[in-house]
Amino acid sequence: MVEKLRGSGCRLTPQRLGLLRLLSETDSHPSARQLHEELRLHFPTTSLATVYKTLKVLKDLGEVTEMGFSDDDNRYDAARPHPHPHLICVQCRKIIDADAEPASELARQLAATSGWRILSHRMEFYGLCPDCQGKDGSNLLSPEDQPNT
Amino acid sequence: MVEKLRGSGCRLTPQRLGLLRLLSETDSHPSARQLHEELRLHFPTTSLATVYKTLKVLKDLGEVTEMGFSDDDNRYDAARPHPHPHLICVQCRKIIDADAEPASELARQLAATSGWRILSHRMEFYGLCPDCQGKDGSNLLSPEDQPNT
DNA sequence: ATAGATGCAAATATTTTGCCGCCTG
DNA sequence: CAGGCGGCAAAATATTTGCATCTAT
Repeated sequence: MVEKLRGSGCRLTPQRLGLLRLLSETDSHPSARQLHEELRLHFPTTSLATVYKTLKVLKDLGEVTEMGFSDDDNRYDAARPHPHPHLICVQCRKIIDADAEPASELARQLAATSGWRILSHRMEFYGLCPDCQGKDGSNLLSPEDQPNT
Repeated sequence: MVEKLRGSGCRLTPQRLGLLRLLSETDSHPSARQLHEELRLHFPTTSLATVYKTLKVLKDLGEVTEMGFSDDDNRYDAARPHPHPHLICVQCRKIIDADAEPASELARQLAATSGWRILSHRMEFYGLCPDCQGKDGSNLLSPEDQPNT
């Protein structure tokens, strides 16, 4: 990832190295704000704007994936080689990775039959993670707790 | 859809009826702004706030699906009975529906093996629609035109 | 008659941009 | 030493909310 940045004429500043480290070490799909807060622990003067700017660079290089939601801020994922599905807990908003195989297979299928040229995809499953199942007695979600996309 | 609204103690104002009509007649997955503009053709005084408010009601009733993106405004889809995949053109931003079967099958599979309780899902394939393929000679997308999620 | 809706404007929240001084390469 | 970068603050965008007025039931 460092090589890719250097290769496209970008500079490796401490802030950028710190952000790269955060992205590569975590699998929690953090938001820009979360990244900023963690980054400040090591580089207290880092600004949120820099985080956004660097994320944009990485996004354009294809090194991170940006996921937008309707009512949350964007979340970022160090781009594993290929797009992969996510499991998203509608209660604690945890996001974990799932197996990529079936998804890619589906994409190939669609590409073959739809007349579209498929370049990428996004696949998310909303539900309750094992930790949150049974935390509150109710099996029903109120309308406001509907998964939101 | 009208019945569902009335059934939950909501009033059927002209603005709401107009919005319901738009949502049920179109399959273009419009944004709030687009809905507002079209609505003004028939009810010139309709405000954007009302559109948002009504969309929120419908969302909570499960009658429309809201799709969030990282750099576009949200798009709305009159909820066909079940979630279904979308094909999204990264050039003209057209969104069309795809076959739901394989997606639901995948969801069932995951629910069975992951330990999560899956409630819903979102599945999108980014690429070039038939109209946009070959419109410009390039087969390569520049980084800025990467599909964005 | 009255609870709930509308419309306007102000408030929020997130992300982007402009500018200037600083530092990497 | 030059051009990119970081930080700050202002701008831009999308959505939500407060409130006074109006209206569907």
